[in-house]
Amino acid sequence: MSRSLHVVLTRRERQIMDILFRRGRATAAEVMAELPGEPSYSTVRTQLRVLEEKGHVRHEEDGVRFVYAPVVKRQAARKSALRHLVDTFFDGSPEKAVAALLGGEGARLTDDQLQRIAEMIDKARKEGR
Amino acid sequence: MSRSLHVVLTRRERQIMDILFRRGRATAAEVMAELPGEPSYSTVRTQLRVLEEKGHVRHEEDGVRFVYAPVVKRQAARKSALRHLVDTFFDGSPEKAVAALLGGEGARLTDDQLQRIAEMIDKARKEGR
DNA sequence: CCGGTGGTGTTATTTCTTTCGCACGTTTGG
DNA sequence: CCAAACGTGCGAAAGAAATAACACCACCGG
Repeated sequence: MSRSLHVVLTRRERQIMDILFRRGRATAAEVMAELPGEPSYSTVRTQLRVLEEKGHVRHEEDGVRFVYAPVVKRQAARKSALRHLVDTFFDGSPEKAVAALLGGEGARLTDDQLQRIAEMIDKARKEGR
Repeated sequence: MSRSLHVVLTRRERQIMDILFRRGRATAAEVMAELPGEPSYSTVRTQLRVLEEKGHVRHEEDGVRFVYAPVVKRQAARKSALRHLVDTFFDGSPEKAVAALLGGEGARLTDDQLQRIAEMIDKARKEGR
């Protein structure tokens, strides 16, 4: 069954990582702007420092200021997240997850998008044999 | 854009909620068995009590013992989770999420499953017009 | 040159989690 | 009927997380 090696973060840490994954990279000020509860700048910087100590985040210096980014590649993180979500809510079945997405859980799909997805499936089926 | 009304839980709380969503319902002992770090029975019961106070969990009495279950329906929770995941990792595009699932992120799909998904898409496309 | 602005580094404090011990009630087997 | 086993109720100690204050440095603009 291999329960995932999912890294466990605190609430705030998860919120911050989500912001960084969504944006790719961000300054402390940008992160602060997206966090609920209007934390102080100081607070946010401390969190980022802790995340950096823990190895989840690194920073580059862009001129004088710091720009933070996740250490793990987005794709790796999302793969893990997807896996976890499928396990938790879809009985481990990606098929059910796809069904939910098609069914409008998460957002409506346009006709074009459906078209492209259909093509992806054709391709996957051909490769599969 | 409506940033999701996502409930923010602590680490342990999230772990427990995931177990409950995965299983539907569980006793304290069952939850305990699935938690990492071998917490004591007492500990787990306290967490469940706190989760209940916060309104995330309810319990029924099955004979003498308590059986816990999430208050929110699985479907509602998963919709929210899916949405959040799509926003964070797929630029808000369900199509990209589907692509990742088809591409094997999360688990391989069998030919049968692909077949059924193709049918779902046909159906969705017909309904869409 | 000098003070203000905008940034970082450090550290302290408060608050919330997380953990568990122990008392108490109830069922069950002998 | 008694005691062991099993479960809940309560409370409290130890630890982590979240928050913010303050010191300090570098770069403007006048």
